[in-house]
Amino acid sequence: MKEPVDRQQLPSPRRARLHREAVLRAGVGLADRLGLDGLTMRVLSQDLGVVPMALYKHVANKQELLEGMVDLVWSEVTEPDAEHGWKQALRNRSVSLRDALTRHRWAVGRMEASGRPGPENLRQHNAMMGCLRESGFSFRATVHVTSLLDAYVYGFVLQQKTLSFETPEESAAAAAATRNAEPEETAARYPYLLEVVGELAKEGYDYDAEFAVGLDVLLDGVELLRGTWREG
Amino acid sequence: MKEPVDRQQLPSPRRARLHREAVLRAGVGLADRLGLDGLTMRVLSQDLGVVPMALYKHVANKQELLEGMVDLVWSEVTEPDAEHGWKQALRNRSVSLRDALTRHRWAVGRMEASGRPGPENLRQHNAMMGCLRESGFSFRATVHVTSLLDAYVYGFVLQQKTLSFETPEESAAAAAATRNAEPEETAARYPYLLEVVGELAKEGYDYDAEFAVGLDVLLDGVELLRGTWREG
DNA sequence: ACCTGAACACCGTTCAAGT
DNA sequence: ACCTGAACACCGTTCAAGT
Repeated sequence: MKEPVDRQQLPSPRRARLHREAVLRAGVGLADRLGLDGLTMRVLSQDLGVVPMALYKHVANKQELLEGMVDLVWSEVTEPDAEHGWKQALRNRSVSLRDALTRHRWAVGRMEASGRPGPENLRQHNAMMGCLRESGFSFRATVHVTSLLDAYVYGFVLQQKTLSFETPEESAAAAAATRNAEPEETAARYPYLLEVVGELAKEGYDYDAEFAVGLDVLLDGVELLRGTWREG
Repeated sequence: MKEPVDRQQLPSPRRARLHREAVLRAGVGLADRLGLDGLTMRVLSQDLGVVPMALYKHVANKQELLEGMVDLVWSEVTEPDAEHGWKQALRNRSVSLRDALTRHRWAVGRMEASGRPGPENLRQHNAMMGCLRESGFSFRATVHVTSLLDAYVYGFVLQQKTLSFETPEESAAAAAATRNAEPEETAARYPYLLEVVGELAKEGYDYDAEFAVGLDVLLDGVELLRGTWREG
């Protein structure tokens, strides 16, 4: 028997009405899969089964789209919970931030693009500063610590792509190629680098462990100077 | 009297022959002035007084152009000099790296783009690891410290654009706008953030000083754990 | 209120041709 | 060896029009 399905919506397909959140989520998904360069307004619209211009009802332009996507990443970061002490709270939140930025590798490079942080970004930093203030840190120390931890996480994620310790020969080969020199010449030019890289290739390199070690150095440093900052 | 000037080069203007270095330098200059989005192959070629396609004799494509530009930024960073002790050497090199990335704000966001570091990048990190190894750091500790310091500098430069403590009202206003809420509502939503930002607006915020404070926390932390790492 | 279609100015890059 | 000119497929975004 014939069903009277989607009669009155024949010209437009049976698809949920678009809204801003759906556009942003689709953008994040595509950027995860294709990288930022692969994410164009046209590709995004196609992914949503819509004509390119339809997007402009929900985001002002591509820049605003990217800002919204970045804030969606911020929404995945858990707020610090001072219940288990400031140190553990900051550790958890830093790990959570790194996880989010690792899931969405395109995001860290775009953090700088806009001057105005989104609401989720603000919510996150409000919680961060609340945690520190409630734990007895001074105004200035609160900013110092927030700045320090964010910088470390951003930078570490950035490095995960830059330095490729996993494939040291590749780095050496690439270096040789750019200078059109033989590999032996490269080895002579960067002796310390190749020695360290070679040693690590044997021992293995674990980004998670590296991140944790650096983070603990930071938190210990913060603890040491906490007293000093409280006076100032 | 008529001079026999540039007779045989009439069709092509009296301009120095193009070479790769000149292309990269022009690219850096334009990116500094116009931002990365403003730097197109066509704009760059026009800046050099040449047709767009002429660039492709000197750089393979735009990606390779950007990689070359990033490596040019690395060439501005001074190598650590272990003569005054590893701590001072690392401090100086970190300040130098931050200065370079601050002069060329577009660079930090592009550090991640390519998997293969350029020769100047390799030279820098070779010197970095040489300084640490010669100062008695273990292989693993050398990587820890390098990773930690680079991450901090990258992240700090990124933050210089992200958080705008200079204009706290602007942030609040923007946040209110995105949620189409009144400013009072924003104040209620981010009480800690606004309190801290307000306090800092009064006291003043100096990025150079902030950077130095965080850097010292890091270096002190490294010094503390140096012994531990030497054993492992 | 939301979506469409055609168009505009621009982009990176190719190819074949010039000198 | 180096530069040019015309062309291709694509981009973000506008405008006026549809429902």
